[in-house]
Amino acid sequence: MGTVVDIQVDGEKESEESDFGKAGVEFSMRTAVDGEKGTEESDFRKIVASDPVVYQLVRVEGDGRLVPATDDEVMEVEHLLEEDKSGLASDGDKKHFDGRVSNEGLPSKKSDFEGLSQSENTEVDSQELNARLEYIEVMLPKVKQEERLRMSPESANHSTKCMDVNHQTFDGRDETQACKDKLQPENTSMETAPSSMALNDRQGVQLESAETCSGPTNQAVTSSSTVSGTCTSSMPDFSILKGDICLDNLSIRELQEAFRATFGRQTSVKDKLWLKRRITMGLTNSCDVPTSNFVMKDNKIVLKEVKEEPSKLQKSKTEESTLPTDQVTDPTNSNFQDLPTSPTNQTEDQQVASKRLRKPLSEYDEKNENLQMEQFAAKRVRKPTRRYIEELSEFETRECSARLLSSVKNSGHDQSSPKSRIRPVRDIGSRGPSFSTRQDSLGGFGIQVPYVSRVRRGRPRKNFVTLMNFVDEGEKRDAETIYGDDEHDLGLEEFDASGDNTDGNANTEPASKCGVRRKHHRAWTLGEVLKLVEGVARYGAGRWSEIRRLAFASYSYRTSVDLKDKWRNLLRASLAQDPTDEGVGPLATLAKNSRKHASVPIPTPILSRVRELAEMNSQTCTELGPSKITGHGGRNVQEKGSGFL
DNA sequence: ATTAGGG
DNA sequence: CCCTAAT
Repeated sequence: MGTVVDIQVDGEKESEESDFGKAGVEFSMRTAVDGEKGTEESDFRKIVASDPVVYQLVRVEGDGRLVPATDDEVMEVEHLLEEDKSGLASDGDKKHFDGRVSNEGLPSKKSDFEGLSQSENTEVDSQELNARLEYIEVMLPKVKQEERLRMSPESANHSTKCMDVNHQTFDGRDETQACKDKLQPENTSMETAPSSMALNDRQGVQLESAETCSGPTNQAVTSSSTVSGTCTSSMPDFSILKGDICLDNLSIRELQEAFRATFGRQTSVKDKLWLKRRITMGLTNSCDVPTSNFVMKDNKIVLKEVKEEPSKLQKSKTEESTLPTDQVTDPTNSNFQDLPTSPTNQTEDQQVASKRLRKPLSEYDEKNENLQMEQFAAKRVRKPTRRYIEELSEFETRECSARLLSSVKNSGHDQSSPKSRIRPVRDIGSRGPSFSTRQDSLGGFGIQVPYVSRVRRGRPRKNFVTLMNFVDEGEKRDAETIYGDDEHDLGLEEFDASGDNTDGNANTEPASKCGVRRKHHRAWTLGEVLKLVEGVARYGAGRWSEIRRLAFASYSYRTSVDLKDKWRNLLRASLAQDPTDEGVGPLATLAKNSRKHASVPIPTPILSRVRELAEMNSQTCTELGPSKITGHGGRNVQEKGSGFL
């Protein structure tokens, strides 16, 4: 007996909507749950199923970006789903979520959502459920109104209908279908297209995953195919044809482009068929269509959609039944046949990761995707290890640096807001059913890493280190942070001037080779140094934690100790350099600086500033001769002054 | 938990 | 960077 859970959570409709203006896109997550496991469970599910919640997963921000209602909110949903199966309920996430939200500036809705999720998480108390239902009932009208107000007539229509349906039905499945049936034809507006598509897609995939995960569920499969079938049939043929044509007509190059857009990586494959299939699959499985070319902005999305949506449909129509097998067996593994040891591939992976981390929209998709992927042969989602993220951030850093090179002087206080600081550290262990698949995914990597969350923050005892290194640290940290510090996705680290530092920080990973030597060594970028200096200037040397908190909000690595150490080094360097500086002149100094190893030649002015600050510091505390300061600093003062005063 | 200092 | 002692 399978039950289809139709969870549509809807937080924030009423109050904040106007603030974020734009439009809310509705997504529904449909999960087919297999009831075979246990009667209790299925009962639980039933209740859940009978209690559709509407939740807005994605919202459009002012700048047009699509933003998941919150990373963690999505996670919430994910959790809900997971919990559906595992019955686990963790509280920790909520806290994180909470913090995040307030930090993000999405105030009030939080409570709404929290209310929902709370009840969702707590045991299945029929009372609570009822309460929730009521709540929803209350909400719906408002929501509807909102919808109508800001959406075009058609879309308003649509959403209304959809909601009504969801609201009314306790089965959800048929109704939803019906809803879709109605929707499709009148799908004239652009806005409806994506959402409805998302619906379909999600359903399909979800079902698939469910199938894979808990064994074939006839019901589920049936419903899925029914759904897609209905959609397809009710959908004007032209679109499908169009889709076909679209992909067909594309040149190999274009296909490759599409591929790149879909997967964020280049491909050299020239097999049209393969490419088509791949793209289609990529889109279907992941909706992860974020990348460069296809703009996901309001209207633009359609552009892409027009082109790719049909393919999806087509896919779901044709490939759906065979898909699971297909995917596993598909030679597409070439996607990951790359070994982590290869620099090229690493870069690629990084790019991919970067994109995902950055792409607000994809984030939403990603979450679901991860969910799904984790369930059936995760072929490409392997969560970025912390290592990855670190490297990635460096990578991006370097990227940015190109454009912000000149900020040495005007090192303004573009401190990134500490927004993202509070990112939760997801405990993977609690991620209920994440079993064997993990190994599959890693299998592609050549190294089999048991994906048992080995969460330990403290470093391994020395003896251990060797061992750990041998295994490759990746996993060690993997467990601990994962998404913990992906500040990038918020586009925080804008300020990072550098570009001069050692090359190869990003992909330097001696670990792969000999594996014994290094601990993670992360070269300080110029930007970081600047930040540090500035931080010291602002908060004073010694208040490392402060500095770390405020000035280094975006750099999750770099502990206060690191800062301190770095400062010490800087100081030393500056002192060592200074005398020369005085006697010889900038040019010589410069040469001196750069002549060293290519490693991070800290620009003289910075060193000067460092020294300055140091002296300032000691001056304030002790009583050193001010004359000395002025004497040395005089020349540099301007730098400093213009820099951060 | 944070800071200072030695390694 | 790591580690430890001291606060």
